[in-house]
Amino acid sequence: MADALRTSRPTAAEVAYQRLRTMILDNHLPPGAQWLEAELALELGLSRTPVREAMLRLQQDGLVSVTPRHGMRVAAISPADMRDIYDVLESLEPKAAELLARRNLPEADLAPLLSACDAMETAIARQDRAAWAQADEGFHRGLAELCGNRRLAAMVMQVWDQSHRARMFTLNMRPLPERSTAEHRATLDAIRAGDAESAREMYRRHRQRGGAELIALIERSGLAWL
Amino acid sequence: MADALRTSRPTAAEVAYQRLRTMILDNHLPPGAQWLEAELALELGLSRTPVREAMLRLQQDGLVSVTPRHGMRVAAISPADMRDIYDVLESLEPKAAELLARRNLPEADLAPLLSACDAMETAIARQDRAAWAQADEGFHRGLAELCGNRRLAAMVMQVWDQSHRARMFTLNMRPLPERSTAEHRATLDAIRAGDAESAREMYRRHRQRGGAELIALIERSGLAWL
DNA sequence: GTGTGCGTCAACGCATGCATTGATGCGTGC
DNA sequence: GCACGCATCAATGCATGCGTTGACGCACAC
Repeated sequence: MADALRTSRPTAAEVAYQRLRTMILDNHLPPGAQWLEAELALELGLSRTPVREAMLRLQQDGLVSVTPRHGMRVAAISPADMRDIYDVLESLEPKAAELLARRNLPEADLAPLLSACDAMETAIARQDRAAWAQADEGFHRGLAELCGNRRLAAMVMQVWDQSHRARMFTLNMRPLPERSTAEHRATLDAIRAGDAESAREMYRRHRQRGGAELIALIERSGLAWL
Repeated sequence: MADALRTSRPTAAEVAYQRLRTMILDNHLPPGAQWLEAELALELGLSRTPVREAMLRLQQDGLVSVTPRHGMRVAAISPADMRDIYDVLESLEPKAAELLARRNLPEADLAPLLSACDAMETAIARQDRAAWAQADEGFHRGLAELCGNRRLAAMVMQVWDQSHRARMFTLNMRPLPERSTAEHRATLDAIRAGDAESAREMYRRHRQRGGAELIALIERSGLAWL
């Protein structure tokens, strides 16, 4: 099934969606940038139809806003947006940790989280913020995907994507996230021990602290939009 | 702005989306039903293009699944889905109550919640389950919309819609939700008092109990799919 | 100089045509 | 009798044409 989907050639609309999404997340289309259907179609070598479909999907993802006659505009993230996003994550991710701990999965299935934790620790030792951020993303993605609740996972990944640019932007403004790394490890240990309550609470505090720090940082830096 | 949007004639795609969505929620398109693009286009008196757009939106909403060459199939909800949905609601809605309590909105802005509570109590007195369900929906919608976090609100409404049919279906199988009504009122009082902690915890317990009851009911009734 | 009204045209929403694809059923070979 | 393969065709994904709409600029009146 998954294989069938993977082997069948992706549609033009899917290609347009993935390419535009990647360009937005990587900040190749900066926030505020506006693109008309016809421009993007020309750029991507497609007709307007699949591009239009991709634009609508990106709008549902909250990455762009589409206004008739003005095309799609890459959404900027304000400090208020970040607060909203972190309130959502603070609600959903601890639940994911709790659910995952309850599942008592075999150790092997937790490999993505284990290697993400290892990678974070290595990155800290090397003071490599970019690698740390990548491992951090791996941990959160793994947690969402492994928790067994697809709806919850999709929601987490949606707001995670929305805040991707902001996280990348503030990456080098923060002290080395040593404490965050330790909190991830502790959460993982609680999950491995099957201690749902403790996993949830540990993760909730992690999220709360991390979110507050990031928002304070953004506000202090005077960045109104990212 | 909102007026401008409301007065401008809705697009054909929007009409198709709203009509299909309503038909699905009202169970006029039962779960499992399959429709091809061309069939729906004929039915709705539109061309395939706007119908296709509506189908894709409904898929993102989790109300249907679209398979090439098989059209869209109205999604059925399993007990496992209900569990997932209630785990999401149990995470998000208490946060909404907390956020709303923190906002300290003027009493007038809470009118939707007040009237929903009143309507629930009236419905209980009259043993009118349909009216109760409508008031319940009004309360949850009001809570989501008033909490000030649009992302959270959209997520709550999305899973709420997904579980709409299941709730309607079990409505007459449950005892009169007197306790639930009282819990709504108590949560509202905590919100009015600006007591965020208490609003969150009260609502969390309400969700937890209500969800567990509903799922137990569905499982006991042997309904595998709704 | 400023505000208003109108014309123009670009962008879009929708309809439709066409090529592609994969599901279905039949025939053939084992 | 069963399985495999091929032909057929329905459904779709995409391209494109067309009519509509509203944004923008210009002219004119005040």
